Amino acid sequence: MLKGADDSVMEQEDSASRHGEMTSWDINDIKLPQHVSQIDWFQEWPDSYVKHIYSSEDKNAQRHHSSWAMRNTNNHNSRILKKSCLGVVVCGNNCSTLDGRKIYLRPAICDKARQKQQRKCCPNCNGPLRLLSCRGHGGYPVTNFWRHEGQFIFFQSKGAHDHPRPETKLEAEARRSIQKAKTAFSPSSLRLKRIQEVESLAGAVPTQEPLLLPNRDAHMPPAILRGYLSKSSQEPMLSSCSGHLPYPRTAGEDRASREAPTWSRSLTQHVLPVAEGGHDPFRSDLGPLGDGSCGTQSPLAYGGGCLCVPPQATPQGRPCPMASGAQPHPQQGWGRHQVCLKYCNNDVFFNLNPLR
DNA sequence: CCTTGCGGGTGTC
DNA sequence: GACACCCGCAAGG
Repeated sequence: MLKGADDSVMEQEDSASRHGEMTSWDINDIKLPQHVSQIDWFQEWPDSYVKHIYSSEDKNAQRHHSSWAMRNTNNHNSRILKKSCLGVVVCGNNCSTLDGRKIYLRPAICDKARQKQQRKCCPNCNGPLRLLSCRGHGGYPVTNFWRHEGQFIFFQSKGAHDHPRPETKLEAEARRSIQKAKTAFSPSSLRLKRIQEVESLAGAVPTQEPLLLPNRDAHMPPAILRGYLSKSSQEPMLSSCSGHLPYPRTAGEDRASREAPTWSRSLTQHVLPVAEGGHDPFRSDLGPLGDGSCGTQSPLAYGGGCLCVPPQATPQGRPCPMASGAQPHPQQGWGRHQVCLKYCNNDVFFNLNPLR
């Protein structure tokens, strides 16, 4: 199936590869190369028909990470893990942010969570969300295969993503967390709590009215985000930052990055000015809260607008403090990589924190 | 609550 | 048989 397409892309791959072992194998081969002269640095956005050999020490490879939203697919082969792409969640209104960026949310991996996600509204315009399915592999989703063999982890991708990049896991998680924190500690909810307390004392039944209060003076208690910051910054994450690092062996691999603006740059450019302009970064421009499920999105609107909009990255995006000078090596790169990610994460959340 | 991995099962080609 | 996909379960964060 799709052998023709495979073959044509394989030619590109061959020309791009500097090492024979990179393309002389297939993930389904009974025996995979045992002598690998050079292993690859982890690829966060693998695209097209590429193969990589990672070190079995590579934490990202161990976890079968990808910044594409990949879900597990049962191929009834316990030796080869197969994953298929879920595409990207876009705004049904095709809205753009003020600076012209589109909404590209990360589809939830879990089916139920994804259905729930699609019932929510665009964080930018409150319009309906739409799942843009991946059909980059002969009309089917792009598939990724992982196979652990000795000291190596073999990776093979089949198909070229025919959709924009979703936000990364880090971005999606940050957005969710900020939304939760915002929802829990917005003046509206605090006010609701107070009103409920007062009314319960008075024997009255609380109404939904507090939910309709404008969110203009929304204010994030420092502890909330700082707590999240400290927690997040301690985790080695698969941040978009990692995609900016200079990998030793990534020739011709990152097709999608060509069309991609730098999200990290846009994070600083879009979040910082807002935060520093004396406005509340979490202020909702979308009107009052409380209009059902969409209303609960409103606290997210600002963070979502900032976080979800610039998911695409160029390898030359704003470098991490470590990335500009560091040349991570596959065998020892994770540690240094992790340090960089810590900086990046701090950077990301630092910029998100209105009260720093 | 969500992600991730596993595996049984079904339908199509 | 290969492949895509549905479902539920379990572990873990």
